[in-house]
Parts: sequence; structure tokens; C-alpha cells
Amino acid sequence: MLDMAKNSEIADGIERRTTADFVFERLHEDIVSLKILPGSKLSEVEVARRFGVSRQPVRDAFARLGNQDLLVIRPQKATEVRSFSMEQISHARFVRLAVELEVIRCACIDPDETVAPAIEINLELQRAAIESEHSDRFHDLDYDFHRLICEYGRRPLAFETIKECKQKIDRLCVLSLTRDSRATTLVEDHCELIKAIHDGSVDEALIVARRHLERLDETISLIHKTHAEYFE
Amino acid sequence: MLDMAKNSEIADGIERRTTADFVFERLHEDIVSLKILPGSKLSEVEVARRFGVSRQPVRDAFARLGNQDLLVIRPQKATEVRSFSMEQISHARFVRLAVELEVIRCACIDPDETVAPAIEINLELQRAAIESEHSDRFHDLDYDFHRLICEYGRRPLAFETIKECKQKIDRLCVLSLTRDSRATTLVEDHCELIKAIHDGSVDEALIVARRHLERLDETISLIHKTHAEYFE
DNA sequence: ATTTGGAGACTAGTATACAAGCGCTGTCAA
DNA sequence: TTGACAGCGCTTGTATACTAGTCTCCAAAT
Repeated sequence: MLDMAKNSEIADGIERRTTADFVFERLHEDIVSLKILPGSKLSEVEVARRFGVSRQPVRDAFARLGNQDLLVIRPQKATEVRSFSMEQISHARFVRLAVELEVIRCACIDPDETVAPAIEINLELQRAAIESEHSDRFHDLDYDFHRLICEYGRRPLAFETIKECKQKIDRLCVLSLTRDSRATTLVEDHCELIKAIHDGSVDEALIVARRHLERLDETISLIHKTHAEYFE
Repeated sequence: MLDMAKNSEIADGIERRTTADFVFERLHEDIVSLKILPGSKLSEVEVARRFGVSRQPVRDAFARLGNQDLLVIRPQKATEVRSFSMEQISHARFVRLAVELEVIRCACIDPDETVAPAIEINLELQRAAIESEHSDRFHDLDYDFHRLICEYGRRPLAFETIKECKQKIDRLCVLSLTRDSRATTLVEDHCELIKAIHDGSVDEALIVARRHLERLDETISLIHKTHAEYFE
């Protein structure tokens, strides 16, 4: 309870970390990992008591989470964890697809070849990860892969946008257990994509990318059916 | 000073409006319209005094503006209005382009024809607006046009994303005075775009859209040269 | 002349107290 | 039995006091 005060002091190596930061990160993690389920009510005072802080930093943290669409805050009403909306999920996926496609187009036209080696290494590691069946490891590598693609297309900031979309969808996909079974297919997609970009065949690359991201859709609609209670 | 308290009470027709909302909106407007210039320092107490409220709602408003990248807030340091960054502007334009292209692709493949009449009317009004040289009116219609395109492609939420990007760029473009001279060209773009979509020629539509959004680039780089002091 | 140290006036972060709206629940009357 | 209404406990919103960093400027020492 009180030990967090110490944490917030010791961890300020580069930037000053506030209590609000701490509360925010903890809550964020709990919400994204579904330790706190959609629809749950969160009281400022209750959370404040739990963390041993005053309401103020909790309030700040709530506001930030609200801005990320994770909480719905209404004056004088209990703020609650936002439940999933098929529209929003679909929109996040749409934006991600749009941005990713455009990044790939950039990569085809004017690639930053200094990034190419890193991609090759990443692909190798992906293959290794699925052989040794480290699905967490693969997940990290997949994340890196899409980041590298953005750098390859000289659009590093695009990954920030992609990341935001990804987070919204990932929160949902925590509910899915079929993740790793698809890993092999996903790696194949990645390889095909890189090959197409190397060959400079824009259209082919875009088709592969589209197919790659569409694989999520079945997972999403499956979850929609099996976990309807978390949808609004 | 105190009259705003009344304002916040009378305006809550649909949803409860808080003092923080009020402060946020006022500041937002002032920042976006460049009444408050990039680099300006904003003090919580000073703003609170100016609006005749306590620091708390101002703090909330600051946090929100910070989340929109309009303010840079650092612990124990004066928060200031974020100056423009060419990277961010360019990124916003990139995301907007990506999303808009994908929306148009949707509109070509599976358009919501119930929206078509509204678009026709909008185009007519655009022509009327530039003839009577109402540039503000044209700006509103342009806004509506891009909203309608999203509905036409059955992606209404996409406009929210486009709007966010637009806002970031528009804040910069307030500095430009050459807006209206281009109106005629822009309307022509709009018409061409709609025609291409109607004809179902996806590639043509995408080319037109690309060209349309690229027109912003010269304006942006012009401002970058003439107003370097507002860039970081 | 340059540097350094410290006072004071800033900054934002936090804690606490109070105000005010919403919703439930229990009671009382029809 | 059922409906309405009052009151209470919950929620968040706001105000204020206090803490603690940061900056600036000026004076004193080198």
C-alpha cells in the first residue's frame, strides 16, 4: 500500500515519475489484460484506498484511461471499464489496415535499405520461435516486425498509430486461446510480404498484407460469439 | 469571471457540462485558432484566475489538451503550447491519406447509395459557395464532403480519425492566407473523385484522392519556411 | 570578469474537505 | 399490492492548503 511511494521515487532515472503515472500504468495493465473485466465499476476513492494514495492522482489516471477509450467517465456516475463494441473494434482494424497498407506502399517505392538486415534477422528469429513453440516470444517478434516495416517505409511514426489500433484489438484477443496455432501461417505471410516488397511488386505486397490482417477477423467474430457478455 | 458559472449551468441540455469542459473548450479554441501561440507558457493558477475557477478544473482541461498533443506538460515545469513539428504534421497527413484512400476503396466496392443524393447536393453547394466567394462556407462544405465520403464507404467512424488528423494540420494552416484561391481546384477534385467512384474505377479514384491531399503539401512547406519560429 | 551559491518566486503534484448530482431503498399512502 | 416520494449513501466535481521541484536573478566570493 505505502510501498508504492518508494517505487515512484526510485524509478525516476530519466524522467520524473508521478504517483498518477504509477496508478495509470497499473490500471492500464489490469484493464488490458482483462484482470478487470469490461463493465466493472471503478470508484475513485476505492482505487485510491487500494493504492494508498489520495483521489487526485487516481483522478488523473482515470482521465488518461478515459482518453484511451478504456474507461467511460460520466459526471456523478460511477466510471466503468468500457465494454467492447464491434464498431470500435472494426474501426481500429480498419485504420490499422489503411495505415499498414500505405506504409507498405512507401516501403515498395522508397525503402530504407539500412533496415533490411534487421528484418531478415527478425524473420529468422520468428521461425526459431515457432519451432521452439515460444508463443510469447513470437508475439514480441511479430510486434517488432510490424515496427520494422514502418521503419523500412521511412514512416516510423506510423507505428505509433498502428500500435494504438493494435492495443484496442489485443485487449479483445486476450480472450482467444487459438493464437499460437496460427503462428506458422503468420510467419509465412511475413516472408511473402517481404519478398514481394523486395521484388518491388506493390500490388502483390498489398494483397498479402490485406490477407494477413484479415486473419484477425475470424478470431474477432469468434470471440464476439463466445463472449457476447463483454460487448455492448 | 464569474459569469461562466452560469454558462456551465444553462448549457447542459443533453449532457451534464462541467467547469472543466468549459475551460477545455475555450483553451482548445484559443490554441487551435492560434490566439495563443506555440511556445506560450500557460500557468494553471493564471488560467484559473482568468476564468474565475479553481485550479482543479483547469488541471483537468490541461490534461486533456496534453492528450491531444496541444500542450506539453512536464512535472514542476511550466506547461507550454506545443510548437509544430514537421514530423508530426507529416505523420498526420500520412494517416489521413491512408485512411481516406481506404475509405474510397470501400466506397468503390460497396457504396451506400442512400448517401449519394446528399453528396450531389453538397457538390452543388460547393460550387455555389465559391461563386459567391464565401470561403468559410466552403470550408464547412469541404468538411461535410469528406464526412459524406466516409458514410458513402460505410465507414462513418473513419471520419473521426480523419477529423483528428485534419485538426492537427488545420491548426497550422490558420497561418496560411492562400486558402480560398485554391477552392476552385479543390471542388474540381471533389467532382472528379465522385465521378471516378461512380464509374467504379478504383485506381482512378485513388489517384485523384492522392493528388487532392497532396495539394496541402505546398501550403505546409510554405508555412514551414515563412513561420519557422513556430516549429520546434 | 566569471563563477557560484542561495533566496525567493515561480512551477506542478498531492492531500483533504466540501458541494452537488444520481440511484437505490424503505416507507407511507392510495 | 402497488405506486410515489423522501432520504440516505453512493458517486464525481470543485476549492483550497500544502509539498516539493525548478528557474531566475542577484550578490558575494574567487
